[in-house]
Amino acid sequence: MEHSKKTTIHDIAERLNVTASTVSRALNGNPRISDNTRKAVLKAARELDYEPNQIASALRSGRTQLIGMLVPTINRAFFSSIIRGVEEVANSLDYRVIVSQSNEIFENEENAVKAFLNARVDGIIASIGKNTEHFNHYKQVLDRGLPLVLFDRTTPKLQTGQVVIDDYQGAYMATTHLIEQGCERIVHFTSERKIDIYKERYRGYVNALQDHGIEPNHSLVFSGNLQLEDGRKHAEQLIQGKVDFDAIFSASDYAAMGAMQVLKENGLKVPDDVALVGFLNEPFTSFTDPPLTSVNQFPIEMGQTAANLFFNALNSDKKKIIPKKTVIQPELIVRASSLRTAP
Amino acid sequence: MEHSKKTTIHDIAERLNVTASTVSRALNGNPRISDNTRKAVLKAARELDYEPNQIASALRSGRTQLIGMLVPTINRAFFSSIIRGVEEVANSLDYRVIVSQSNEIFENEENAVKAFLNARVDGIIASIGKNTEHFNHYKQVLDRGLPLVLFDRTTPKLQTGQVVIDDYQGAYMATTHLIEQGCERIVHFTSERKIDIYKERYRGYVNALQDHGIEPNHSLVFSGNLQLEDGRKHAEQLIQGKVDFDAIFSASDYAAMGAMQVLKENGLKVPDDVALVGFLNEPFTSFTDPPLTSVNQFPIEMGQTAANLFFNALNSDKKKIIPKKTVIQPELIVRASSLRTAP
DNA sequence: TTTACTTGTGCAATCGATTGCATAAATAAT
DNA sequence: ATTATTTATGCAATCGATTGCACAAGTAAA
Repeated sequence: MEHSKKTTIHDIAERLNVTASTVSRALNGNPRISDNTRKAVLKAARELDYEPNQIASALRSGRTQLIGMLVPTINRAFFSSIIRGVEEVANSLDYRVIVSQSNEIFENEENAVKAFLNARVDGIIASIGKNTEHFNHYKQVLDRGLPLVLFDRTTPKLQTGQVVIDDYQGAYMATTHLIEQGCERIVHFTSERKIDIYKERYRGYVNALQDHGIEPNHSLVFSGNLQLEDGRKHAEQLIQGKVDFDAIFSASDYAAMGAMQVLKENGLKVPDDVALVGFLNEPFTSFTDPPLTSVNQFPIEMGQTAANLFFNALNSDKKKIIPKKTVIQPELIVRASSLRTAP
Repeated sequence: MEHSKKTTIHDIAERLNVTASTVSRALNGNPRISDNTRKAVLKAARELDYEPNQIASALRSGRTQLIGMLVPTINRAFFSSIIRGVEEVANSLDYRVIVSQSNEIFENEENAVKAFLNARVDGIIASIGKNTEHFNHYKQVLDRGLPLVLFDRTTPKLQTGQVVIDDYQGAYMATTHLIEQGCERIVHFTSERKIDIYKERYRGYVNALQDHGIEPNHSLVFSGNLQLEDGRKHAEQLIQGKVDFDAIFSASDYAAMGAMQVLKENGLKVPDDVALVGFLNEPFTSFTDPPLTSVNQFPIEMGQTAANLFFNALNSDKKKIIPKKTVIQPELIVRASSLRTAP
């Protein structure tokens, strides 16, 4: 079978003895078209199996119905869930999402943004890379008048919409929970990197201690990369150094997991000897033994929020995003790793 | 600052006193353009900060440099890893990937494919939904002469490129491994659904048993949805029914996990009393206690393979995919849940 | 020197839809 | 009955790049 040529508005126009303008207006619900004509157009469109060519429409109208979405890593639960949230909102509004990943490499990030602009996306939703220090590529987006929304990893250097979770609050809740479980010497795993989110978590940890009359102890804070191995190392140091501690609040589930392994290997009971709380609520946290208490960041909701912010900006007159920061409240998910039966 | 109008090939043409055709040809490396002109064009393009408008190019040339990618669920490790694989290959060739999810709902799947076609993607890479039984939407893709590649969930009803893993082989390896660990009464968790992949895994299980002189036992096979809860239920039945068994090979990591929980709750030791093997190598499998042996499907490689198949088809004369099925060999990742120290 | 290619550009149509402006017909206002 | 307004549609330019065909100038072959 030959590939039958796609029908265009001209085919419809010809059949009805009207012009393409009329057909276009009828299809787009322009009120200046009579009811009769509109019905006839819609009927013909159906009969001829008409499907609009979005490329042609985009060229003329300047709207592609495409959103460029940039994440550091696609296949990490947190980010893929955010993509999911964005995708749901976007698709319901007949927008499509182009996904690219930077792999935390600055050059990739620049290229992806440039590619998005060449593809003439209607705007961009992005999480900036760990190593990103200049923001010219993002400024270009704003200079073109395109909506830009940043999530999770944001920067005050760009005047644009941002969505983050309240890391401070999450850490505060986690630490308070441990205190309420009777813990008094609470270790904290944090990151060496100077990213806001870890500073905020540290701040939440410190403040929660102080608010409950516990003096923060510098020797209980461990800084590393927050991977599984880092957690193991920290835990080994704690044990070998015979440090007196009864809980760990880790800014990452992976590091918490590493610590859990080492603790168990050394015959320490979780949570009775050491209570454990992680951060991010990775999918694996409910499958560890004991299941790991963690802080849920609501990534799907975060994606939805980012998308809503995006569409608000898109539909506003100025097409300029109000540089508002939306802060999502996290939730402490208490599991067995921090639940002491008897105080 | 005003949004400076984007420069077009006409601006370059004007500055150099040539026509837009010449500029277009120069930029596209057409050999009929003299070296001098080409250099002048490239220089002017750089100076004027020219960026091609892909929409205009797409309208005229019919090539959008976009791939539509359809998955059941974006935020599942297996699928997001496949997306990652596709994205890497696509981006390196200056293609972008539009991602949509069907959530296993047939209507969503149809709509997504239709949206892809309206966006005039150059082709589609998809995994079909569990409940999909008609394939007209995919046939339309083929009728238009667009490349279509299916991965993981495929169908023989479509004459097109497919990428799957060798489920039979994965199951055969898993079962053989258990037998080699000294297990003789091996339970199998499978799915009620009539999807090929589960039938293949079942077949691999049965054949491995037979090849080692063990008679398959119908009462050791449990059928369900393969979720965590199903695994728990099956394990409870096994224990309450006082069934004699010494291993479980589950067609899903989640069900294996559920079983592990119940076994431990009932004082049974993994792997000594019951050895355990899952399937899919979910990220959590290395974090369970004991870590869960599983079958790696190489999802990133699967995505890369799908993308390569796609581009082969795209670049072939006929633009018709050779309806070839690429089968990826899985790998058994042995962890503690199935490793018996003494036979 | 004449004829035949080759090389490098230009012309103008085209991809398919959108949209500002003009206009004919129908209706309302005076 | 005349003028003003509304309604419905057409005209033609436009978005920006691509491409088949034409053609002038230069080079090679006869």
